[in-house]
Amino acid sequence: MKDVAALSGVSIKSVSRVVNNEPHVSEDIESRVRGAIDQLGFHPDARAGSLRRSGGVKSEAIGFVVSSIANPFAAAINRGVEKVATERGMAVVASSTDDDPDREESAVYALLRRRVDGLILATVCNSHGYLLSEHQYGTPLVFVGREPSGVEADAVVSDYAVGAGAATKHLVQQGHRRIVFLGIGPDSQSARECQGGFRSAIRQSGVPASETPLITDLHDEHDAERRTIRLLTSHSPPTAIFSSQSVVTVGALRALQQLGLQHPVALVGFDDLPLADLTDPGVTVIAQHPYSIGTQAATRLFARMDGDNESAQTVVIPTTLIPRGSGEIPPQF
Amino acid sequence: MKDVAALSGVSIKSVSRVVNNEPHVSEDIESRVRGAIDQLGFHPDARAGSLRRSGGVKSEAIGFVVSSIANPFAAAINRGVEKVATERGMAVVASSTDDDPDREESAVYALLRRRVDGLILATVCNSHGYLLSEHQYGTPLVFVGREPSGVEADAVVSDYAVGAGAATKHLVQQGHRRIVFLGIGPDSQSARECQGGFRSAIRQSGVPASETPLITDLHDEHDAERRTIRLLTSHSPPTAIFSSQSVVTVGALRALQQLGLQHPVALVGFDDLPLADLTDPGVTVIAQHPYSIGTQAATRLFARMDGDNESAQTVVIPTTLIPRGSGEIPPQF
DNA sequence: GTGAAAGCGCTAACAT
DNA sequence: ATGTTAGCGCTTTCAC
Repeated sequence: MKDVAALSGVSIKSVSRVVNNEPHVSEDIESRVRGAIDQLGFHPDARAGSLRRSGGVKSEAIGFVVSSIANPFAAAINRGVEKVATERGMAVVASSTDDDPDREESAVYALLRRRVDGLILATVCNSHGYLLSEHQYGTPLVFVGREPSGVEADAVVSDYAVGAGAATKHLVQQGHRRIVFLGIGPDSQSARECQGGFRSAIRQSGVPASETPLITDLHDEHDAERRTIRLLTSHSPPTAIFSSQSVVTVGALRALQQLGLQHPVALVGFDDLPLADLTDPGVTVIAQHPYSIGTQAATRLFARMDGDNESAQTVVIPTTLIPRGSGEIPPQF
Repeated sequence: MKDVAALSGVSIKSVSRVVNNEPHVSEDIESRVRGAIDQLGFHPDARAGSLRRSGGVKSEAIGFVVSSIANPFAAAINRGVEKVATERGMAVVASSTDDDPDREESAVYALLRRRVDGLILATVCNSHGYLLSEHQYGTPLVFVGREPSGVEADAVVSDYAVGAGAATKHLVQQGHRRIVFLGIGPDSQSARECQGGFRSAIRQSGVPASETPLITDLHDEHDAERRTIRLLTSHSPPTAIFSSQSVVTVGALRALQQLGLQHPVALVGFDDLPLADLTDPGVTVIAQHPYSIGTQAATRLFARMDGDNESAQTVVIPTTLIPRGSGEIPPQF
């Protein structure tokens, strides 16, 4: 900037005025400065600007902490966040943690050192205590996919209970009674709410709970596959499956295909799957809307940054039932 | 930092030394400073540090410019980049452009204002001229998925030609002769190389070119579907399809399912698809390795940042043929 | 081993 | 309409 000032023969402050489109600049100076800027290939230093601008407390960037940025669901949230951030000229710095609490903490600290103006957290870790002081100190926080524990902050979540309920009622409507609930452990808010939605839909349908086992301790996709096979080959197999996570849905799909039972046994999964309409049959799902979750989370964050001091609120994004075939199979045995 | 110094009764410089783990600090001061840091919840300001540290030219961050961060392929690259960057304590700032050249340019300028130490570009836009001056000025550049035009810079790409050749030979080995090439337009480096790989494999196999039509101007998934249907219902339909982009593969899959021809007609797609093993039949693909592409691109970038002055080089990442069924179908008519 | 002073690139506040 | 000065939070340089 000093160089630009020297080249155009004006003060450094005039260059600053031109760069920031401030008023009270003569045409003459403006054009000379712009000429020098082009000639030198000058770009103003956003860090130095933000350092001075607000006592060093703003960086025009927000942080996004997530299990893995490569997860399509997380990537869609990221895109939503980015969209809203870009509209405000803000950058998004994303950090993957692989659900390792230590890495989550160090990622957050790294972002804090960069003085991000706010933090969006899409993690499953349980201890957010370390965030407390930062949050009180003024860094806005928005949680995504779960409500925070140990901190009072905004959250944006899918309507797990209603979604799981809709899936369950859908299966009951096809005539199913022996519906199994498949979920991954350990306990999390979304898992609990899915179970709650399932249970209350079952209760409302008058189906005895004894016919609807809940398996809530699955470990991963392979475990889901194994357990599904065991269930389907038992003496009283379910006629329908509700899977509450996409990993589990994929495992269940594999199990059904392996046993050749994909046509007689119904399946509805929570969370959409790519190419789910190209399998045979297509997979009926309760779709979440990760892009909306991202835009809403960012909107909430910016509201806080703009001084919203209301007490913490949770935005609930509705889900959508997408019938594709697997959920519309009537009971066969 | 001033506050920490005041609280612990030492100079601001001593705090700086402790924070940066510099030597020549007494145990006494170190512990007093660390106590004050904890008490105040102090985090050093990375921007201010980097501003002074190297004359303001380094930010400990790199930029990643991409069509859309929500694209699973791009997200996997991003993850690879992030992994290598995190190992060096660098942040990754990603920017989606939706393949709009204007947005690409403004995204790059926004990153330059943040003084990113380097740029990884995974875009399809053709004019990189605007990057020339920046690159000459010293900002390292690495292109991903394509080699640059108008700038001399490193690139990391998949082995399109060899991959397409492998797919083609695979189909020829099953006995196919009437193999159609399906590709998206407009022209791009990867598209051209895929075509080249296909053509030379056909030539080597002794199949007359007249039996292997090349369709290279598809517009999108729906267009691919429409054109595939037209091909398969023509008087001399292909017995096998090679699709050179995942969008096209999905369109072709839809067409095959719609016509009920997924079992008699063979299909190999370039680029892997999620859940491609759960369709019926599974989709045989030439898989790219986006995570490796990301790590290699970041490695190249850091090498340049560390002073590597060799002339621009292109890293070629091999592809992998994954047989899943659709590519192993022999010709039926 | 410790600290004071200068300055990174920029902008706020106050001249002129 | 333009320029000067001080200082954002930190590190560098150099003195003690």
